[in-house]
Amino acid sequence: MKNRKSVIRLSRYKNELHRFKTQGAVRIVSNDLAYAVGVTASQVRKDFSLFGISGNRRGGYKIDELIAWLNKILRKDEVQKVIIVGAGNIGSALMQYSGFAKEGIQIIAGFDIDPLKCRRVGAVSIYPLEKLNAFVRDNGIGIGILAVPENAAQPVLDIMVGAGIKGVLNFAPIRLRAPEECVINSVNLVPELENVIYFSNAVREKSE
Amino acid sequence: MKNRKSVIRLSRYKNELHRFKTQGAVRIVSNDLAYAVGVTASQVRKDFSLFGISGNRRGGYKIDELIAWLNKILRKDEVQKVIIVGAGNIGSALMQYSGFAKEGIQIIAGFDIDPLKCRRVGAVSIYPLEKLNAFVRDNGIGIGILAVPENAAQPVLDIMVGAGIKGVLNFAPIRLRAPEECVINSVNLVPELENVIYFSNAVREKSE
DNA sequence: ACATTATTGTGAATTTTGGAACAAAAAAGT
DNA sequence: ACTTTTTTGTTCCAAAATTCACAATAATGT
Ligand SMILES: NC(=O)c1ccc[n+]([C@@H]2O[C@H](COP(=O)([O-])OP(=O)(O)OC[C@H]3O[C@@H](n4cnc5c(N)ncnc54)[C@H](O)[C@@H]3O)[C@@H](O)[C@H]2O)c1
Ligand SMILES: NC(=O)c1ccc[n+]([C@@H]2O[C@H](COP(=O)([O-])OP(=O)(O)OC[C@H]3O[C@@H](n4cnc5c(N)ncnc54)[C@H](O)[C@@H]3O)[C@@H](O)[C@H]2O)c1
Repeated sequence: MKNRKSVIRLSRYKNELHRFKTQGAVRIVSNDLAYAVGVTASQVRKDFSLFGISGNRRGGYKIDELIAWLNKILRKDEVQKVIIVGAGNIGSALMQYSGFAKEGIQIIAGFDIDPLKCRRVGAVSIYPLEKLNAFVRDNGIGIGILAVPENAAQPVLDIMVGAGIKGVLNFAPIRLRAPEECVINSVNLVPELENVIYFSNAVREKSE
Repeated sequence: MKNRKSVIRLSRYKNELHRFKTQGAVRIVSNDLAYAVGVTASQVRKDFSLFGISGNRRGGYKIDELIAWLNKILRKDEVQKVIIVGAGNIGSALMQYSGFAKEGIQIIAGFDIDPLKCRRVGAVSIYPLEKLNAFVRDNGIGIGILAVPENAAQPVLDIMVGAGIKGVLNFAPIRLRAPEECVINSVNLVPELENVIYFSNAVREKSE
């Protein structure tokens, strides 16, 4: 019912709504939002209805109200504090990504096993891995980003889970195991790119 | 039929098969591969059957044969040359990512509008954006990674498509429009992270 | 040789997801 | 006041994806 895909779409709606708002719009109809996001209008309405969001049967939805609803559902009422483990290429890029702060996601600290990496990247301080447990407990952190090499990923995840992390966004290209009270989403770039390669060739061949 | 998801799974299978192989395995049954990847055994068999891969009704699949098949389907017979447009945080991280080369994906050049960025990152040289068109044509490049700021994404994509790019992996959090002969996959990290946040809270609340 | 066992390959059943359609409601016009 | 128009909310339908289940069959054991 409230599945991964519908929640991802909510994020996208929110994103586009901000855009509409900065362009001065006050109300929006499902059709226009659907077009902007690239789904059908029924999909938009069904998603909203699923999460108990309702509009007005003429004049559509008030953008401010919609954003408020989405913010509530997506926990934007409070700043979400997130740690990043692994301050290498991808970890550092994420630490400097302004898109998180814009959405109320604060990268509060980084952790790495390499003392040379325990410096400062952008606004984020990086600490030795041994400090992770205490830091997570003391600050009540629930969410972490995992950006360590493949072979370190599972043991590092175990440390994170042991410290109390309940949600992880993982970049290592490996299947991780965690107790079911910990949610794990993985971003796998090689398969994504291979997918693009596959379908771009498939399209070309079809048209030949 | 041959949909996005099944192709992504093929990449994952290939990944895990390499792992099994380095551990000395010669054959594998659908069950074990399924467990490693995190899907059901029927899913594995259906995927293989969909792409015309067959095993042996006792003794499963020969790992080498499987890998050869997957490599063929995923175009690993030749090195895939890919460009990256936008050499900022994420673009540079990708240029230094060894995971691509390992899978036969070569980042052959970068492009950026900022002259200061037109240096060398790892093994990748970065050129001014104006050189993109000629470079793509001369080298017959078909695939590109788009890592420029949101507001530059659509115009830059248009340039890429104009130059002959047929497949794009996009990191800008915006819906892009391209002619249908150009395949676009987007990676949206904010929604991914918001998804983790949503479900980690949902799990916690359910158990309360 | 024959029986047994393991495991695929696939058609059918089921579940999930998305889309079309339309009655109900609210606004706008007259 | 009431008619028309617009747009939602929801039900019903279709398509897509996944899983089940089992006959077909290849290896192994006796
Ligand atoms: N770079 C990319 O663009 C990219 C893209 C997709 C996926 N990934 C994946 O992300 C992960 C990191 O990639 P990267 O390119 O940033 O690698 P990297 O080598 O640049 O960075 C890895 C960092 O993790 C640290 N580390 C190693 N072991 C650790 C441990 N046990 N505890 C804490 N820190 C540890 C290292 O010191 C290093 O700083 C890899 O799994 C990679 O496959 C990277
Ligand atoms: N940094 C991250 O971790 C991250 C994560 C997810 C998504 N993204 C997205 O990726 C994109 C890039 O993010 P970033 O953090 O690397 O930003 P960045 O500002 O570090 O890099 C952007 C680069 O693009 C270049 N650029 C700007 N306009 C250009 C143009 N017209 N043509 C060519 N190059 C141009 C800039 O010179 C800069 O080098 C953004 O859309 C961002 O939302 C970034």
